[in-house]
Amino acid sequence: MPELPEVETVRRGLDSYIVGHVIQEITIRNPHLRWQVAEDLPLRAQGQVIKATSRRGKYMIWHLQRGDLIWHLGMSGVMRIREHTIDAEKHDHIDVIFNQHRVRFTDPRRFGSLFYSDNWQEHPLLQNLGPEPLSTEFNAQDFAKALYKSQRNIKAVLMDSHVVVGVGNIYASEALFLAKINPETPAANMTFAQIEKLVDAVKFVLNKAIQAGGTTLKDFLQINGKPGYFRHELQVYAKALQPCPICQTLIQKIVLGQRATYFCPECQKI
DNA sequence: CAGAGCTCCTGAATGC
DNA sequence: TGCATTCAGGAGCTCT
Repeated sequence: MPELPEVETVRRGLDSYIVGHVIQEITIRNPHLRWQVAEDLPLRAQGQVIKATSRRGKYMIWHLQRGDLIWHLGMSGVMRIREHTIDAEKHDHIDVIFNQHRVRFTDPRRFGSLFYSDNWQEHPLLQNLGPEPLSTEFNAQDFAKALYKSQRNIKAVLMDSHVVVGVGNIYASEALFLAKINPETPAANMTFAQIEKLVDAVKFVLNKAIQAGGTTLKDFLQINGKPGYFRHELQVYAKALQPCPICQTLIQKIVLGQRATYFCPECQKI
């Protein structure tokens, strides 16, 4: 499930294949993604050079000469570099065709999306996003302000992209474990020391995951077709009834905000 | 306004 | 074996 580290992994992997290259053509086999892909998107992007790529939260942006392509991988989206001769398979919805190769977007669940925008910063979906977790904009002082006015539990706030972007279900559980904070703790009850630890834990776990090429539970693949290796470094996620790596107490699974949540009841007491 | 719940989708896992 | 049901989840949208 692509979260920030997975999107960043894909972006970095793509760069050497697409930056400086001209988009010859875009083939949309199935426009019915989370939002329907605009009919005129291929025409607007074709012939343009990709100047650079960037990322905002879980959105990946390809900066063209005149506008931007904005991608979201949803939860099962995968991008691969393919030779022109390789036939498209089921769920291969979009090809971005360059001279020597093509980028193929595959997304069985079709929660992904692709937009063309004259200016990515003005795209409606990118308005009102919280700070990047790996930037200094995400810090204990500012995070505390959001927490202290909230009635929700800490995990829900941590996963709220209006508060901080990019922290999905996997890394929320992992960061809370590292910071020894119970996911059900009311956000407003967090001590400042806990908030500082959590901010550090979020940065730590996201950086580690990027270094490992993301986390592959089921669908996610890097550009080169390899899985992400952070799965082997997960401490609690998807480890219900397995011993806590710190204290050997069995990891518990609960549902918070309709999301599976994993924690150690001993290390993460309220 | 804040927050809870719903919704899109398919494939894998589970149940009978 | 096979069909039906359940679950997973990013995040915008709707409703309270």
